[in-house]
Amino acid sequence: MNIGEISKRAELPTKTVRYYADVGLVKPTGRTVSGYRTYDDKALRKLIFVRRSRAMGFSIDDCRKLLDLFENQTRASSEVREIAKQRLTEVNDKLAELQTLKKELSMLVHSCNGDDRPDCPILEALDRG
Amino acid sequence: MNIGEISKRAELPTKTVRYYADVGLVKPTGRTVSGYRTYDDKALRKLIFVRRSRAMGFSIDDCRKLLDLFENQTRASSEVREIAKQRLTEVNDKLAELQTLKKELSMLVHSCNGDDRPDCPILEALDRG
DNA sequence: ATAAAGTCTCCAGTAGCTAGAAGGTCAAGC
DNA sequence: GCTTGACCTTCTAGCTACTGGAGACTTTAT
Repeated sequence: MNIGEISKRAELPTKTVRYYADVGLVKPTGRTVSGYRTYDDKALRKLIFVRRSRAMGFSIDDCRKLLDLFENQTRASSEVREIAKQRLTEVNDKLAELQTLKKELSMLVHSCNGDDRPDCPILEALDRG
Repeated sequence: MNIGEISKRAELPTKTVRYYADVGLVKPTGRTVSGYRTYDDKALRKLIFVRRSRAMGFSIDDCRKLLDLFENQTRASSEVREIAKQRLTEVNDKLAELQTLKKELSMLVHSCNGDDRPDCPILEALDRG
């Protein structure tokens, strides 16, 4: 498979597949004489793995670790779990932050009548705190 | 006030104050003969306004708009409200996304016993979907 | 007079792509 | 054989909002 084909199958832009190759995340299996990247089914599986990992918000570096563990038959599942747990913590932190923000913003949006007059509690809040 | 003083008062790193000057968000009031940036109280107020806006997640561009509206006495509060409403929508979208993610990750983390054996439902999920 | 602290500009790096330019390659059709 | 078009290559630059550091100048304190 060349890059166009594998991109379609992995449901990733070719640009992204090339980027993953550049950063050494999923390298092409080989190259044709003319320099085209070639990929096999194993690489496809990895790319899909990475797409799903990225969709869960794992960083490229985490993806690298997860991919290594995925490949390593003598892994300890605790290592995988640890990475996922850390991600979960991040998600929870972000959730808490956004929930607070949502409350604040909702309050402000509701307190402003949004007409053609200049009076605005939103601006006042940003100004006076 | 020079940049160090205003940074302290605005509770922003000097680097950031300089950056805001560079992108034309909050420009220094003037310069000394030797080239030092100088700021007055009005600029301080703007910097604090920007810090609070950024803390609410508004982009630099939104901050520019908000600052313009803040300065403009003939503004319509509807314009401010619109910007805040859009931000609220973004926050709500992100919240929904993270809540879904949290559920998925929690499930995975709980399903993995995390011992020294290789079997791992997390990796399986990332592999098989 | 000198040392320390403050400030200046400019360059590079962060994360994870994405867009575009300039060019080489390959298969199909005429 | 030649052209067209789709594909591929590398390289550079841009996105967001800073942040770090180098090298040089200024101000302040002792």
